[in-house]
Amino acid sequence: MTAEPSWDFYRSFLTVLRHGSLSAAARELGLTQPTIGRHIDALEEAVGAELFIRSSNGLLPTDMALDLRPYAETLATTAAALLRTASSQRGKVEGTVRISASEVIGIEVLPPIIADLQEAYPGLQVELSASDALEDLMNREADIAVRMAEPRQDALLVRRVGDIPLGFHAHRRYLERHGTPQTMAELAGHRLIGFDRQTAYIRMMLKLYPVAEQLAYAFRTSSHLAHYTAIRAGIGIGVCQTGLARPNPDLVHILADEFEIPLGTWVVMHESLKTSPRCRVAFDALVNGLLNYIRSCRETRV
Amino acid sequence: MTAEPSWDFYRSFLTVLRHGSLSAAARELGLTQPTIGRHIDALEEAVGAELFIRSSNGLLPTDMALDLRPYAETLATTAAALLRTASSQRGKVEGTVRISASEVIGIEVLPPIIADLQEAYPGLQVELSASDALEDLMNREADIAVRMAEPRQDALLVRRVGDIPLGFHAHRRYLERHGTPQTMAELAGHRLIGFDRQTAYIRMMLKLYPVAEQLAYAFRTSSHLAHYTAIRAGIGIGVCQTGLARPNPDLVHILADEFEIPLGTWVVMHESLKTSPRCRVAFDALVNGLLNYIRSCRETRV
DNA sequence: CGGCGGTCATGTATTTATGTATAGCGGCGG
DNA sequence: CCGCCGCTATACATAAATACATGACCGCCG
Repeated sequence: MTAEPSWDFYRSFLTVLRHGSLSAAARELGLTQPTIGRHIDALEEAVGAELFIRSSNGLLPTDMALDLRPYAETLATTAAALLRTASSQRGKVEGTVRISASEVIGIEVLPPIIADLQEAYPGLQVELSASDALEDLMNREADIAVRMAEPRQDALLVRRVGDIPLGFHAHRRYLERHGTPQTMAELAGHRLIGFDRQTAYIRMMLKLYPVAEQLAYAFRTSSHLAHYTAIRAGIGIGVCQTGLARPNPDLVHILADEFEIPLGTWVVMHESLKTSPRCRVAFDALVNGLLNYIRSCRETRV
Repeated sequence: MTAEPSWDFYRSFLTVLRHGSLSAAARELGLTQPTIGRHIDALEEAVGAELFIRSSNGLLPTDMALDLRPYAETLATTAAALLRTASSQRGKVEGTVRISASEVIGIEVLPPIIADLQEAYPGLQVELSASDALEDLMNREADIAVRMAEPRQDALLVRRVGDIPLGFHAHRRYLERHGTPQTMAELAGHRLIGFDRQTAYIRMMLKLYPVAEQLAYAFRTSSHLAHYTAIRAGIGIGVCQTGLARPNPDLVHILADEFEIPLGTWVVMHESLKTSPRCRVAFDALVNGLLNYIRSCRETRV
């Protein structure tokens, strides 16, 4: 290791990892294939190890390359965060804001809210990371996050928007065939949709309704989104946000009076971003949009 | 933001922040002051804001620059961590590699090669399966195999190392008693060592030298290893690898000019293992070791 | 089996970035 | 006040990185 390698090599390295070939990486970065190839050569020289096995249909990363990948990813997210920070301070509401939310929220709830936001501010770019793996606000992997648990960090600007109510739902078709349970006890005879693993709200459900533990589940999935899809497909009775089911005339809320889980919801932003117009605007839009959404959950169906 | 700025600009930026002047940063990075100045210019252009107030005795960071500093620090520590990880991983070849070879190769040829390999990589465990029943690489009964026939499987990484020459040999003691045959025809009167069953190289021998079929064999065994041992014991004249006999002063190569069978040799590894350092290292060692071995077969005896 | 689309490797020309040399500015101390 | 030493900015020559063009290889498909 004579001199530190150019940091650009790390970018090329990561892009090759992501795309699997020098050519694809070159297209991504607006460079050419020989250039990327030389970057990889130089980096291999610098670290003194082989990073890729070259073949005629792409590059295969070595174990070493896979070990280094997380660092390269961190470099990329940090560089992106730096740029976002820089551009966020320019008074106007434009540029990119990165929002992190759970899968269900990100896919089913946020899109209309974001649509309104972008209607109001056409120059605003939104990046939505819909994943149940939560991103780190402190390192600015995201600018704003919608969280289902109360954040404990101090340097965060936190706004609680209320409780999203969860309830048992099933497709009308399923109920026509199997009947509609009128009491919790009657659930026992039904095809139930359950979860693969314990998440926070599962634990809350078991605490509130210990009986759930003894139920037999006909279908299990680890994805909340797949769970919701299973309900819509008529597989059986499952738990989902009442606000999601309400607009869909085929979905029926079951045991509404006997069973409800409140899902506490927070919108969170890094303290230092509150002076950034674009982040403030997005933060406010998320808060108001989620407040409306929660309100709609409570309304009786039209 | 037209194109993403070079990540090297971040490094220059951070170094200027740390040292307070372009010149000092240039010294630190092994660059020159105009270069660092251009990097800062370019970065300011890219983020669209002034990062430093230039004065004749140094650069004064703006608030923006101070806001960006934490990200730049993260970049630096991450880049350093990446390099450290790389250097700590380098040369970390350890674990077990399972090698499959024929009995003769496994017992007579490979041990010195494996000894060198383990000398170079003390953490490497080698399992040697020396058997003429060939193990299935596809099912990973072995990681690497030395084969005497060209493999046809697709997902294998194959390297042909050349032909191992076979020839007639006998112990000096035997020849002193029975004389040394000078022509193929003279073999007829000798005690010959033969094989119990037809193997691939027997068929090749019969094809190249049909006369062998009519010879009378005084001793037969189904094991190539026992065959070789029989030669060394002075039972008679048999076929073995010239490279095995050469270092042994008691063994004499007979009819060297009239008779030779080339035994094609391949080193084979499952495709998916080529990114594993220990398998790569072992593979390369086998290839080189066998190339040397084959070269030694051709040399005239000292 | 031959064309096609994809890949990587290599050699050459050109653009780009860098180094060198120099000029100008400001502070500091004799 | 002047000389010295640090800094930045600029102009020009040089070195380095890049793009371009080409060739070879592999898998795919009609």
